[in-house]
Amino acid sequence: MTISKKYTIEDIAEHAGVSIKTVSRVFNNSPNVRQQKRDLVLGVARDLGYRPNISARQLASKRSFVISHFHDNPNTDYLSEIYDGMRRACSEQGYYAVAEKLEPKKGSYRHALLEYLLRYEVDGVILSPPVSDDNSVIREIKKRGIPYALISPGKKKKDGINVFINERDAGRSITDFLIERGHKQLAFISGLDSHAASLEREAGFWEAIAASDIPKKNVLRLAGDFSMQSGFRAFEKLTKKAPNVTGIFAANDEMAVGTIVAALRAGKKVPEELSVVGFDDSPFARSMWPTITSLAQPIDDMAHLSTQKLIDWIHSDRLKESQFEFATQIIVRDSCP
Amino acid sequence: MTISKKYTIEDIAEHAGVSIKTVSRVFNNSPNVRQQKRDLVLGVARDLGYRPNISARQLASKRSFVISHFHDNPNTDYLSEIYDGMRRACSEQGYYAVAEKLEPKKGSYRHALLEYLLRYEVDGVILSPPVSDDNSVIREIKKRGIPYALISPGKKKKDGINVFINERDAGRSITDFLIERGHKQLAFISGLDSHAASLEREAGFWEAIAASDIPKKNVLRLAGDFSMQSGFRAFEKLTKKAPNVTGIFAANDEMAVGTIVAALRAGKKVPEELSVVGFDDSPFARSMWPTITSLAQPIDDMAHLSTQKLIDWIHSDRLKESQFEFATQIIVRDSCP
DNA sequence: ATCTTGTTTGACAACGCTGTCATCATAGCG
DNA sequence: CGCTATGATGACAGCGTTGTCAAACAAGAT
Repeated sequence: MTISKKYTIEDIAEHAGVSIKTVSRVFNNSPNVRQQKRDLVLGVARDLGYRPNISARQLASKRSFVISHFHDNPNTDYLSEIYDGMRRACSEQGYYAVAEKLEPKKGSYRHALLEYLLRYEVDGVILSPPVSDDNSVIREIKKRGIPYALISPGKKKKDGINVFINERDAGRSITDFLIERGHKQLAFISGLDSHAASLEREAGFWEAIAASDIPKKNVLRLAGDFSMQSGFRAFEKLTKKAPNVTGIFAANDEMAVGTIVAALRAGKKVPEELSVVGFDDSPFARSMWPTITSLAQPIDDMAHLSTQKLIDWIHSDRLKESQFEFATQIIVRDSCP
Repeated sequence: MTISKKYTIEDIAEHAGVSIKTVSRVFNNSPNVRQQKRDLVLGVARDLGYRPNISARQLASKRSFVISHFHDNPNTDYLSEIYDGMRRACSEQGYYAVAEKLEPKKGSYRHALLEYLLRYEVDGVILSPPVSDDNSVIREIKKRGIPYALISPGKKKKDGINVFINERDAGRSITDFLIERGHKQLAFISGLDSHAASLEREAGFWEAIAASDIPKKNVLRLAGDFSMQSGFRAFEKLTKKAPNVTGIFAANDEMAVGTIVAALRAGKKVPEELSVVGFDDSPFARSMWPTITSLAQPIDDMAHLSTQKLIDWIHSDRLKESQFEFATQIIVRDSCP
């Protein structure tokens, strides 16, 4: 591959025998260009390997071609899946994907957001929990008319893009999975209660219990905080309060790992004596030993779709559909086969 | 906070009573501006909250103000530390930090790099292992005259920035740490041999052994690949081939986790019956249970410094210092107290 | 005082693109 | 067949900055 000369819109226009404005129209998918000319321009551009200069576009159009993901999540695997999904969609459309961790101030992300918006221009934003549940943030974004998408929001918004799974159904289905395997003594390890999704997962858990013939007294709820540590501790509490539990549903994979490690350490065999299921199907679930049965949500696809829809919204200047539900899947592995 | 009007260079010039060119000079740290005017302009700019428009700068100067980190590493914790370090340095200087995963093609990253450079402009690049060891990549970068920094390179380059720890010394010192705790039967779990740093860590391990009174026959080398799984397997092999080993040095924390989990599962007490030390001091080391003694390298600072030096290189158009060695630290935790 | 030399400053044309608005084609209609 | 409405196209002026080059200034040297 050789270092190719950088062509400008003018070169393309000249080669195609049209004005630069027409070339511009083609590259912006503007209407009112004859199909024949569109093809011609596209052909010339492809031959020459032309790429519009982003800075010039930004400067002239006052758009930034940047989509920012605002988050406050220590789980780098989760973040990088979102980033990958965004980038796939962005590079298809000539946009930039950016990720920014917001530091809360008195429990609100508003300040951090304003700080950011002061420095950088964005054409669209994606929010993931817990930022997606901060109304003051959403209000600021709406005030500025910036298109936005919420990933797994606690409360869905009508005037923004929402991508989500049905957390409750998911929680119910993986609990059913445990129940079907004959477990009669169950426990749920919760995540942070400020995380709306965690509450929904738990609601699903209790729905499944209620629909079964398992008496509520055989079921325990342990408070966790999504960390591996809290999984360890949950198991310790369990051995004291309910040593007969044989099936555990942890609200995420990290806590499942913690629980299993603690169990192994205590000499319990997994899954023979204790079955554990997780949630998220993160790399932990695959690389732990035993590998962990987990409920997978297609984070990557969710991020990809939100980005696509966001760009669509930016271009057409109106929100078409707002609710996008994704299917989940139970990935069966060693910890609960 | 109110939405402040966006000021341009012209506004600043007018308020300060100078030409826009002088303002430009001030913001680019160009020479030949009287200190008094410099202060005046800076003062006005601060008062008005002026920020240069990046797109315009890019367009006019043909610089991109982007520094890209090219990698091929699944360890998202490592990546995000690098990213944080870069971002700290970049935002201090008005640059953008970007991370890009390169997919190898026939073992080389050259193609992926060229693909990227065709689409995007970069002012400087940072390479981390294993990309930092791909000579064809470095050659392309040099050919284009792009300033570059290598993080933990296998072979240090004279005409680029190198930031690193002394992997061999580090390997030796953490092995010494094991030996000092009285272990007489040791094992080393290697990473991928293609990862130069891993080989150095091992060399340090053997140096420490040689300097001690431990006979070589009491020492075992197990092949791993940096994954948790390979840590599990290494422990299994160990129980067969050398059940008397009491001290293990894993070339990274993930393998240390795997080893410990496998040990716990087999009923071995950690650290009472088996001590394990890791390398990198990743979040794994902190969140595992028992927590893991590990050798910490200041990745964040290393990324920060390389970015600073890179920007310095870009601005002054010449490389001043090229070698930057960082100190390491043994973080003592439960797995080998 | 005058001439050099180097330092400081500014006027103005790019940079590559999009927005605006005017003009030119084309088709449909009476 | 001319008229109107609408679609297709282009000319040109910005967008906010930096590069270039010329002009003004300051400080020594004579």
